[in-house]
Amino acid sequence: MKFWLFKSEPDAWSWDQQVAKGASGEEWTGVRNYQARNNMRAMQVGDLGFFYHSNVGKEIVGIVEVIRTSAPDSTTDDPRWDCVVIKAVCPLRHPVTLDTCKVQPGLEAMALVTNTRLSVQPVSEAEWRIVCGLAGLDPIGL
DNA sequence: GCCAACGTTGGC
DNA sequence: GCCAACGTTGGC
Repeated sequence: MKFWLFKSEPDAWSWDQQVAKGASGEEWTGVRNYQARNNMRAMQVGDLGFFYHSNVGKEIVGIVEVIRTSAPDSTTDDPRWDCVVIKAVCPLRHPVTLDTCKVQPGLEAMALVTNTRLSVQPVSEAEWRIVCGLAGLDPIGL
């Protein structure tokens, strides 16, 4: 079981849209970056992730679960790109903003803070625990 | 809307 | 294989 973070501009794909997809989830299409793709290739069914709203909101708003391992991205014919399928698990009771993460002890090395342009990133177990705490949730998956 | 950071492309 | 040009992301 590993932890991840998925970024999306809410204008393009929001948490509410993700929730509306229900248990069938949604393909995380459109990633055209090797590092982000490699992170998706490393995912297993059952892995959990944060859902982050970039640009608008700049906050972690929900938790998602990987329900299919990486497979060809249906939005391109380019065989280099593939993606997982994720479903919404639950919203955060309190969204956790980027600003909060920046000043929160223990999150200094979080990719969200140090690697702003990476759209799919790993989250350590310690980071997962801290963010869940800030969100007002019992740590899920631990 | 600007721009810094950074990833990718392609000429050489 | 280097690096300049270019494109994109995402914070501000």
